[in-house]
Order: sequence, then structure tokens, then C-alpha cells
Amino acid sequence: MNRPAIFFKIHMPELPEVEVLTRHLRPLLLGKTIRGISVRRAKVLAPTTPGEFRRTLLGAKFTGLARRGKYLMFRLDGKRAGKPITLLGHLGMTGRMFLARKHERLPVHAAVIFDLGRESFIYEDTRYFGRLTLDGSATAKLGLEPLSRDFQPATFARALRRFRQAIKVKLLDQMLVAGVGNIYASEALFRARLSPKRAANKLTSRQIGRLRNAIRKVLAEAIRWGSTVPLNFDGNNSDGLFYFGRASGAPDFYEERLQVYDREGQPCPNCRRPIRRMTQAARSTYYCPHCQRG
DNA sequence: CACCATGTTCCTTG
DNA sequence: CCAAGGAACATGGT
Repeated sequence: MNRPAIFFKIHMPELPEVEVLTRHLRPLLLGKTIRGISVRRAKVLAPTTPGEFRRTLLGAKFTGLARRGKYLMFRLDGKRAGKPITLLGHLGMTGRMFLARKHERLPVHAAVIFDLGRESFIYEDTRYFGRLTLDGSATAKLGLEPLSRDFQPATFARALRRFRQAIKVKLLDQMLVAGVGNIYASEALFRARLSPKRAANKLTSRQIGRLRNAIRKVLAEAIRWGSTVPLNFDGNNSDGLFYFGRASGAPDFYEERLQVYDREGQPCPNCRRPIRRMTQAARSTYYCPHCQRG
């Protein structure tokens, strides 16, 4: 089977990972009809009930797939339709979505399985923190889409001025900016040379501009990077996993991809002083105190 | 055995 | 209105 040694880490899904997954799944799903549905963990559908889920989606055909923040938005036309259906997916921390051939063994934590005929579309989530639901209320509350035209410095500034909480904490606020998670928040602040502790409403326009550009750059680079890694590169599952760290077969710039995240004690790529870790809002922040002033 | 990690939501207390 | 903290969710890695 030619499987590489396993010495990489699973990458938690943030905006770039969801975007890469969206691009990967779109051509695989479009035009396919749901012929059967198996719900093994009703929890992930909530508040949709399994009955409503089945009634709505059985016989429906995938007509579109988009991303908003960290959410996947599946569009379908129902069999006895009327209006198009939106199915909302969120990977939580450990979710995966992938297509598998019928005979392949289901993962232990498969939560929902769609029968598409020749193959199955599987949503699997070790910790069941994710969602696959017909309830669309979650995306309605989301904030600015960082890679869109709307994410202008002035708009970002207006949003940030309302809060005096640390900027790192506000970057994780999905109602402010949608899609940035714990990893890319640290990375973006490092690239913008901003202290994670800085109060959101104390940032200057210049700093906000820098941060806005850094966020876009970090996310866009991660998407570009993710697009170069085959999602089935462990040679076994077409599993839609994401990786960072080191993996055989990975591109050369693999190791350099994340500059501060999970690098406590390692030299700052800029000044060589040790990278520090601290806790903010119960989550780890990695930063260089020397390069990131504030 | 204990502790840590991730994202989101909810809850409490100020 | 906002801040800050904690718990919960569930599991596996160390």
C-alpha cells in the first residue's frame, strides 16, 4: 500500500481547511442524489430531528456547495421540492467529510452516512462537536468574511472599536470575523507584528490595516498550501484530513508554514528569541514578545 | 491515573 | 451594552 510513516498531527479545521474541503467535495457531490440516509448520532443534527432530516433530504440532489466562515453550506433540490434546501455543516474540532466506496469499512465515529448510489458520503466526527443540520440560524449571526470585498480596513476598524477585550480574543469571535480560529489568530498577529494582548479598541488605523492584510495573507496562503496537498495522501482513506508539522511527501515549505503556533520555546523566525505561550480566554496564544509590541 | 487540546454555546458574575 | 471566567460537549494523545 506504500503508506508513509505517521508522524504528523491532525490540523483543526478553520476557514482555510473548510475552503479546501469545499473545493474538494464540490465536484464529487454535484448532481448526486441522496438515496439513503443513516443517522448514527442524532446529536449532530440538532435541532433538526432525524425524522425531519430524512423526510427533507431523501431523494434530494446536490446542486451547490459554498463556504461561510467555518461552515459548509450544501445546497440541494428536494424531490417533492418547492424551495431549495440548505444543509449546514460544521466540522467542530475533529470532523471530517469524505466519499467512500460502499464496501469500505465505516469509521468508528461515523455520525451520518448518505447513500449516493455507487458511493457513500460520510460525515465522521470523533468528538461529535460538529454539526450537520437543516437549521440555518448559525450562519446568520456570522461576522465579516475575511477574504471577501466587505472586509475593508474601515469596516474592520468600526467593528473592533466596540470592544476593549484583547485583540486575540476578538479574532476568535465569529460574530466579528468569521473563520479565524486559534491557530491562524496567532499567526496573523505575528505577521502583523501586533501584541495579542492589545485591547481591540486601542489599535490604530495603521495597525488595523496591517492586521487585516495579515489575516487575509495567512488564510490565503493556507488555502493555497492546502490545495497542493492531496486530501487522501496517507494512501488509505480519501479522508479529507488536514495536517501540519511534517509528513512524507509533503512540499518543502511544509515545516515553515506555521511560524509561531505550537512553537513555544523555539526561536522566533524573525529575531531568534524564544516564542512564548500564554493563555487567553482559556486558549493558547503563541507570540514573540519582542517582535509583537503593544 | 491526570491533564491537555480543539470550537461553540451557554451560564454566571461583575 | 460589555467583560471575564467557567463548564459543557467527547475523545484520544501524552
